[in-house]
Amino acid sequence: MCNERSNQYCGEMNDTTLPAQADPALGTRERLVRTTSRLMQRQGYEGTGIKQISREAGVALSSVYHFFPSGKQELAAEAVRHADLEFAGILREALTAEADPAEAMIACTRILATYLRDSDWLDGCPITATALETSGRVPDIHQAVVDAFAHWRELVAEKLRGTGIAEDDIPDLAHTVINTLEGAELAAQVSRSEQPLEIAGRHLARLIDSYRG
Amino acid sequence: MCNERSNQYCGEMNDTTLPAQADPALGTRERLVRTTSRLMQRQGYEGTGIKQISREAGVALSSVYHFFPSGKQELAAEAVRHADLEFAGILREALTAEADPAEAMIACTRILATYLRDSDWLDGCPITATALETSGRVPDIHQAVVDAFAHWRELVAEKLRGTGIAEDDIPDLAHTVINTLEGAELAAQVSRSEQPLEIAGRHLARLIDSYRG
DNA sequence: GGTTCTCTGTAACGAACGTTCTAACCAGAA
DNA sequence: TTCTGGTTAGAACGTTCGTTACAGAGAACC
Repeated sequence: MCNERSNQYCGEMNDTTLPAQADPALGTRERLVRTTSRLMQRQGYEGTGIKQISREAGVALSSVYHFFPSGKQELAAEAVRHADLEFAGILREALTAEADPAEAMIACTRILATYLRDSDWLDGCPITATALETSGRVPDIHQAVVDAFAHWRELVAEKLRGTGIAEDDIPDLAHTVINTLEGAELAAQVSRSEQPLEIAGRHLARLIDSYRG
Repeated sequence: MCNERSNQYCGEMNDTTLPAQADPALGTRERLVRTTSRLMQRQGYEGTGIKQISREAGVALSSVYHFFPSGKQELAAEAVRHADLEFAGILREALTAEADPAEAMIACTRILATYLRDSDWLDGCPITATALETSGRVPDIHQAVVDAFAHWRELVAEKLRGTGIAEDDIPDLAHTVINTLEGAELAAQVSRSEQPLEIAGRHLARLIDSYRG
């Protein structure tokens, strides 16, 4: 594979330096989950190998199958659940930064843009790539993805409650907020620019304001 | 790989029946590109193998390297360009279905929802999975993805011109329209429901109307 | 000291990966 | 007919894939 024809590909594809190198103070199992989550964020499910995970986590290959007896799918599903919680933390922090819900949208897009830029436009949504590759084909992972999206929508819905928006409009707005953030983050990653996220923040703020009584 | 532990995975992962089986009337090269595009739409770049492509296209493996001497990356980049044009056709058709730009948004989401449902929620945006896996790592494919997104945004921008929206607002609106469609399609695919797209249509229509003078 | 249980180091399995090579095939032109 | 150019069939290359097996390290408990 790594011959003269595909050298640039191999050279760039696997020599990724993880932003947070696996912390040896963490438990072995936890280190595996975090490393898997970070690798799948960048390379997707099919692009991330078990051996690469064990290598970068500093964990023996046999240990992977000790902690996750049914193999890659089980580890990947756990990694998606970890990413769910981690991203929820970022989202919650951004949403509470501003009291006004419309202002909070702009804070969200700013935080996501900062994470993206700081990772040289590599760390977008941690589960999108995995979600697409496994959608409808690997039930355990698919379910973890469904749960994560529902979780994030609920965080947005909570923020919108009690701000003058009719209760009936809130679930739909939460849907569009998460989906637009998702799409804008993808566009920002591909275009290596904060612009799509900045635009999305402004438009989401305007949309939310238009629903306030 | 296909042992008792991962049987469900293998069973569902590669026995996909393509919606449009490779048309033998097409040229060999064209058949390769279309098959690659369809497979990468569902399985992503890393999840799609050259041998699977040649098998499903009914083309000799050696022919792949005859038509695409630099291998998988070249074929994948061409497949992204093909998907660009194909999706642009769908988008153009949807946008011209309604004269009013806000109504056209709803027509767009309806058409995308129909395509999704008819493929049992497997055929979402044809390039998103590939875009994420290769973003910033495989320059040729990355460029094709950037071009495709720009192309689709321009189609939306054209639709918005001359409808009472200030020229300065149009590029930003086109960004958010494409990005929201992208995110909503992902959500619809994962949740196996038209609801996210239906909601996105309504909210995009409202957003656009709010910009009309 | 022994016993038990958890975890790891090492090696190997068959299969699939992307790629390369060469001998043939088969049209149309000479 | 022979030649030629584009296309293919088939086998093989070395590497990586996910997974399995097993012996041994290491601490904890009796």
